[in-house]
Amino acid sequence: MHALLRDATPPLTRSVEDYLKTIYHLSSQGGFASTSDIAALLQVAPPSVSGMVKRLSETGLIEHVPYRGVQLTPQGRRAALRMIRRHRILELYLTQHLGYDWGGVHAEAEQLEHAVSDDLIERMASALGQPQYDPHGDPIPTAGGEIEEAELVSLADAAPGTKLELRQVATQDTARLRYFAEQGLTPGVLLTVTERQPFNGPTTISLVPSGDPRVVGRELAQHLLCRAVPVEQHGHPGR
Amino acid sequence: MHALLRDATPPLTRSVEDYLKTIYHLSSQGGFASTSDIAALLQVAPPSVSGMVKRLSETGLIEHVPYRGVQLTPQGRRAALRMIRRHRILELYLTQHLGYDWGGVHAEAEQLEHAVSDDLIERMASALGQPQYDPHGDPIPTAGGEIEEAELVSLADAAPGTKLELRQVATQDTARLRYFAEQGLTPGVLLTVTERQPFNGPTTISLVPSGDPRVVGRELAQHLLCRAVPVEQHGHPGR
DNA sequence: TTTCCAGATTAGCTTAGACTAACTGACGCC
DNA sequence: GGCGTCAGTTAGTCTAAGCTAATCTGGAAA
Repeated sequence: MHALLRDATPPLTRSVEDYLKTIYHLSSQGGFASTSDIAALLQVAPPSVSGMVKRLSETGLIEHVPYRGVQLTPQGRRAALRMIRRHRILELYLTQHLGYDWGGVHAEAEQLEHAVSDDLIERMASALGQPQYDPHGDPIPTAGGEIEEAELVSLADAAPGTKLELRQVATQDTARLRYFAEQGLTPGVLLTVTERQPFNGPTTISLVPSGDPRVVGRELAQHLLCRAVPVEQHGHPGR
Repeated sequence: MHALLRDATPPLTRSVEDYLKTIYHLSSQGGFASTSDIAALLQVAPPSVSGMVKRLSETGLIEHVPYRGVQLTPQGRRAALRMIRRHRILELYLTQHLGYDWGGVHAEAEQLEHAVSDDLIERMASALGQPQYDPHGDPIPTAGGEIEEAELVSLADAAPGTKLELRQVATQDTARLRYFAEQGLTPGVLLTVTERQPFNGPTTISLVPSGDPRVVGRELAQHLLCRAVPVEQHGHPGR
C-alpha cells in the first residue's frame, strides 16, 4: 500500500479538506453527492460549492457530472480517509487523555484535524494502542487508507426479535449525544429489539446484560446504527 | 483580571496571529519592530508587511510610526501573549506526553497554536500541573496575560567569574538545539564563567555540580540566556 | 408534449493576503 | 549642505474562497 504517490502536489487547503470529507460522507452510501447537500453541510452558498467543485475536478480529486453531483476519485478518497482518520483519532485522544466528553469533542477535532502533522497523529494512535474505533463507534481508517465497511442497520429499521450490537451513533448534535449517553446507549452496548409501534412509532428495546427496557422514538432510532449479533457471541475489537 | 473584554471583534486570522507574535518578539527588548525584520522572520516580502501593518494599526492592534517601525498596543500585546502561552504549553505537552524531542517540537506547535481552543490549552496546562516554563526555559504567560520578565544576560556578555543559571536557549534552529542538548546545556543547568578570549573569542565555562568544562563560541554563546545566581542558592520554579 | 420549478451553474464582486515593480524618505558621507 | 543608498511604502496584480443576482436545465406534472 501507499505506493505510487509521487505526486508532490501542493498541500490541500483547509477548505479543500473539508469539501472532500463532506463529499465522502455524502457519497459513502453509494451514488453522488449533490451540490445543495454539500452546501448545507458546509454552511456555504450553493454557488460556492459549484466553484470549488470545478477546481477539485480540475485537480483530479473528484468526478463531476453536471447537474447530477460529484463522487471522489481514488485520489480524493485517499485524502478524505486521511482526514477522517485524523478526526477520529483526535476525538479518541481528547476523550481518553484530556477529559473531553462525548459531546464537545467534535468541534475541537474539526479544527485540529487540519493542523496536526501525520507524525503527531501516529504518536496519538500509538498512545491509544492503535485503536480501531472512535468514541462514537465509527471505524478509524488505517494510515494506509483502508476502512472497515460495516453492514449496519439503523435501530428504526431493525426487525423485532433480533439481537444487535450498537455500533455507531450517527449524529453530531451535542444534546442528542448527551441524551444517548444518559440512556446508556453508547457504542458496544448489546440489545434486543422488543417491539415496534406501527405508523413510524417508537421502537422498544431491552439492554442485554441488564434487561433494562428503553423506548426510542423513530427520529432518534434512525441515528443508532447497529450490527446484527449472530446469537451467543460478542467481544469486538475496540470500544 | 480579564475584565472589560467586551470587544466581540471577529477572531484573528492565522496570519494576524503570526504577525502579532513576531512583533512581540522583535519589540520585547524595547523599541520598535522594523518592517524588514518582520518580513525576514515571517518569510514574506516587505510590501506584504506594509500592507498588514496598515490593517493591524487600523484595527488598533499595533501602533505604526511610518519609516520607524511598529509596537503593540495593549490589545495587541494581549493577543500576542495569548499565542505565546498556547505555543509554549503545546511545546511542553508534546514533549512530555507525546515523546517529541526538544528540536522537532517547534514546528508542530507553530501549526497547532492557531487551531486549539482556549479550553484545550487549559486542559493541557492542568495535565502539566500549571507549568511556568516551556522546554526551552522560556516563561509561559498566564491565562490572564502576565509574563515573567526575567533579567537575562547572554553567555557571550557574562563577566568571567560569575555563577549563572541557564534559563533560555534562544534559537529555533534544530541542529543548534540538538547540539546544546548533547553538551548538557539545557535550561536549569548551573555554570560558572571561567574565562573569555578577547576579540569576540569563545567563552569557557564549567558546569556546576560536575565541574565539566565547555568552550562555547561567540555565536552560540549569544543564544544562551542566563540569570545571575546570587551565590549559594538555587532551585527555581518549573524546568 | 409542453410547461414549470427546484436545483445547478455562470457572471461579477469582495476580502485577505501574498507578490513584483516603481517610487519616496531618512540619514550618513563627502 | 547636497547626494546616494537602502529601507519603507505605494500601486497594481494574483489566488483562494466566499457572496448575491441572474440564468440555465432536467425531470415531474399537466
